[in-house]
Amino acid sequence: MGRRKIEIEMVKDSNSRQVTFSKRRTGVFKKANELATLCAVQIAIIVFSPGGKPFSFGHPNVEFVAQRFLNRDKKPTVSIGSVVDSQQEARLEKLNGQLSDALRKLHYERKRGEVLDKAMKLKGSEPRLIGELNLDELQKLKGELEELRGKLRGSVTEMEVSSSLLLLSKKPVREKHL
Amino acid sequence: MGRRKIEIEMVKDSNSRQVTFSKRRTGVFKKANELATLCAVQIAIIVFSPGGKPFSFGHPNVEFVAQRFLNRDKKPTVSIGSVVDSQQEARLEKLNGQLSDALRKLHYERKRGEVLDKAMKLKGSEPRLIGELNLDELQKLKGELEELRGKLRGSVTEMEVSSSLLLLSKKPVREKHL
DNA sequence: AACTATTTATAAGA
DNA sequence: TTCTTATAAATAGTT
Repeated sequence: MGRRKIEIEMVKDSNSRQVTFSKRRTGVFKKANELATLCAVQIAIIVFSPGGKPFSFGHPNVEFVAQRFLNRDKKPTVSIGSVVDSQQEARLEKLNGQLSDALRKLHYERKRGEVLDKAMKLKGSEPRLIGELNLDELQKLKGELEELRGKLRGSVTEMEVSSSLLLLSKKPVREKHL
Repeated sequence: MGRRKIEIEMVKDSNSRQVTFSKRRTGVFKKANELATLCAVQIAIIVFSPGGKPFSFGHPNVEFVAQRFLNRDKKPTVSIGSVVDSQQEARLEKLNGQLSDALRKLHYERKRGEVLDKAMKLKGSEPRLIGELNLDELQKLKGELEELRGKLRGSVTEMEVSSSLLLLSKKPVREKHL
């Protein structure tokens, strides 16, 4: 795609090959990012340069996607191996679980930091006009949030609460003009 | 690249999103194949469709590249066990490293969150429950929810949004007095 | 799945 | 490496 059409075969000159690699790696990562954004999907790319240096792109991150992929069809292990084998297998699974959990929490904390940052910045600025919202809607919203807060105090898991909140965010706010 | 320019944000209609995913997944994989061929490099791509189905491309194959990447900085393992043992051992070490890394970052982010929390409290009044909010405060809360709803339509993943919402539900709301 | 009007990626060149 | 630009390739909307 450029001044001339080229054959898709190894670029012989090593300098040109490195240049081509840099340009096209950028292109592939950009396309991957667009795919992840447009379709709200998880994607991971790992590529080694001609010099052997690793480059990667991941949404939300390479490790998370790779774990999901590598563990996708893990069956209950019926082991014919040694005791050590199955012990290691168990440790592996446990670690995988811990890692996923830690990554999830890390994501949560980072987002939390972002929101706090934003809230901090808003402090000094002038009050925004946030849009027309009448009293009925406000009270309804308030009720929904209180309900969710109640669930938070109960035994509902974080995941369940998150799902509820996600649902709430998608629910259209009823418009009632004054 | 088509009849019209589009914004890179989540395609709202789920059918269109699936179509876009299929087209662009093909495109990304094709680009990856060209990169691997032109530059004689190893590359792996893992992507989950909107429906959660895994797709992958790898040169020479996904597992090989993933292993190379995940083990890229592992130490030589002195093993007295079988080949399987040492492979598992290697993964175990790698996972341990990743877990430590994730936990370290997690602690950092949590500390950061604490600091921001304190800064927030110094600036305003005491945190209150949502049930105690006044009209202005509710309006602000609505704005935040709508902002999050906007992100949902954008590139933020479901997990990120859920996290944000969970946080928001817990976050004390403060308002500038009019 | 195919068709194209457009947009985007990129091969050469600077 | 970064930028420019002519051209090839990808793709959004449509059929």
